[in-house]
Amino acid sequence: MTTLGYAILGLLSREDLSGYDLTQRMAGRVGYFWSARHSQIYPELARLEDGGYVTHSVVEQKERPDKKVYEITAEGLDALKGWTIEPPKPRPTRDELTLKTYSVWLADKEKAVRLFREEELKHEEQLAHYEKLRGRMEGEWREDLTSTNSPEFASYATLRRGISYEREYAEWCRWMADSIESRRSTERRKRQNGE
Amino acid sequence: MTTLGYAILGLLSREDLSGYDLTQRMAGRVGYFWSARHSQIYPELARLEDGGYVTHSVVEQKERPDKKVYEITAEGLDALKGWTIEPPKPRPTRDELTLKTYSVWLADKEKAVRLFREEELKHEEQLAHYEKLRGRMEGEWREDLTSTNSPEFASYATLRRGISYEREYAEWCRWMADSIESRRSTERRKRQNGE
DNA sequence: ACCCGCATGTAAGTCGTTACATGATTCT
DNA sequence: AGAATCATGTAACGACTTACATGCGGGT
Repeated sequence: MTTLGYAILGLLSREDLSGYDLTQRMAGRVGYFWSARHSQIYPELARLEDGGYVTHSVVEQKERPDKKVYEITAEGLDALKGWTIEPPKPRPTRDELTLKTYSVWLADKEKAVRLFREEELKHEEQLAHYEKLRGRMEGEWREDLTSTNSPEFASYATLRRGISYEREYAEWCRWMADSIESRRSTERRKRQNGE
Repeated sequence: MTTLGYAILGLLSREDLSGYDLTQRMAGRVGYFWSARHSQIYPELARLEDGGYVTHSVVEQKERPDKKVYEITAEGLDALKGWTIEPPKPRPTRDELTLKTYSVWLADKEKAVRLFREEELKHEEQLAHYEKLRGRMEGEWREDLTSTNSPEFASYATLRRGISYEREYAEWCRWMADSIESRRSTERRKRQNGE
């Protein structure tokens, strides 16, 4: 089974969904840390059904095309439960901005500052969005968040990860931009002193 | 040009290296946020040479097999400089542990706590390793770190990212483990009270 | 008439991993 | 004699992205 398979099972364990619905959820970043396109989802659903992890039934709609609504099976739920508490196989972290940073000593400093300020802004915006969601969750789900057995707690926990990730990233971007800016003036002074 | 190509150029801009040397650097996590195997590196070097970004010369060694040592060209350096300050194309963040968290409400709580404690430890260890490196860098490179034009500053900057990333991750893992543990006792109490 | 949203698929191509393959030298 | 390191490649496969393909119904 692939990780994508478990991502789909994770969604289906909460509600029955069509391939189209799943695609919407996966675009909106399931748990904020996985995503997939419909071209990956439809074949994976077929494989999951083949393996007995899900079943589907056709739902006829008036004024909308028919759809296949998928449901998780008992075997699917078992597999998901088991996978959840197994250590993740370590995947190499790939982050292009940090890779760029490795060569930032060669770059035009003004443009580099602009780059890091822009990236900082993106992460701040994502952070603000997450914080808004967090406020809503803490308000609406106060009861559910007292138990770790609720899907609400699980959603909240992944959101917390999103929040701290974005905050950390934004802070580092700010540190980068500030560092380059302040050291730029140091170098200007040096050149003026003929050093 | 691929991102891997720029990763290689980033290394070659600092020193001339063979495919084998590059493989070692890429295994040890270039700038801590990119990696590749030799099977990807050798063909990519051929493409880079084809595009005029690098050249190679054969170095004969006594008591070691011959090797091809690669050198970045002026065009290669230009391309690298330009790429460095361009905004990275957004790649979806994929993190398996956070995906697992999305389904943690289904899992055995004791095993879940163990999982997050183990992952916390891994990130703490990585963090400790990075902190040691940081200490060494700040000691040995004091001069170089005052200028953003030095490769030492660039290495230091990526290390800073590694440090804050690992710290953030470890903290979140701890929060997760603590949350599940404390709420577990809440639920035990609830069951005992017949709620 | 044309575009948008709903709905489901397939095909081609890229990026990356694992495995296959070879050969020299040095250490045990 | 066998394992470990240096050194360079290719092949097969899996995961993911982009593009191709089709069809209905509603709104402008």
